[in-house]
Amino acid sequence: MKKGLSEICYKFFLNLSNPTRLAVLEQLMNQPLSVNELADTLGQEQSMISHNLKPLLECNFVYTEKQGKQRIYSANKETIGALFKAVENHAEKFCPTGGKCHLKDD
Amino acid sequence: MKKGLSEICYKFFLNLSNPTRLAVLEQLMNQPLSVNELADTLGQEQSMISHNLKPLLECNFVYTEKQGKQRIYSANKETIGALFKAVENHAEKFCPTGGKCHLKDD
DNA sequence: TTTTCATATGTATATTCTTTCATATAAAGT
DNA sequence: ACTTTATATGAAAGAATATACATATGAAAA
Repeated sequence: MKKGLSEICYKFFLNLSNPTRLAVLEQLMNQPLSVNELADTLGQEQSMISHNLKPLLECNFVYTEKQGKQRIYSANKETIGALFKAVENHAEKFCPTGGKCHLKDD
Repeated sequence: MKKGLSEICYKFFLNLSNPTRLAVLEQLMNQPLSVNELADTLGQEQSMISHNLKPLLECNFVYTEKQGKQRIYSANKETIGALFKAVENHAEKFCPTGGKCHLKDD
């Protein structure tokens, strides 16, 4: 890890620090989905999904592939899997609230 | 990974999505430091360091220990190490710009 | 070539974060 | 008790983000 990391790649984490994008990634870890499938599954507007897919794509957290009119998105399982595993491990061992990161329960 | 992750723990990543906090974590991965030592090393105001240490502490990304008047902070190496490793790996394999995450070079 | 379906983009607003400056607390020494 | 040093907290201004709605692009079918 060179010293520039903090300045250069904080956007890596910024990209992940959004409930919509995390929800998209969670879904795509299960299976590839089109934009509208994601929108339906998550109960969000299509434009919102598209807006949020863009940064994920730019950082190569997801891949996309044309299929007729549709665009099928899939997750970069290596990176996202490692990150989710790190979160899980941290939640288990270090989150006093059992993984809820001091947010109010709901 | 339960399905609630995206809603509940996006703050995990939010916490990391800031250059100051990442710089603090980088320093603390090398050795424990006091608030003023961090401020000096990073060339930032003490109050800014304190403000940014707070969320890191709340998520147990760092630990603290009183030592006289000082407060010595150290990193949760298990979690932060795993995350930095994931970033490094991603940068090497998936960042077209060689780890610069499509930010302008400088 | 028109229509339809799927996705992307533009823009404005509301919200959230970051930072700075000022001040408060807290601990140790005098 | 008072002073000094170390750290934390409060508040306000500015910057960055998220979201919603409208619209544009693009691809296939009719």
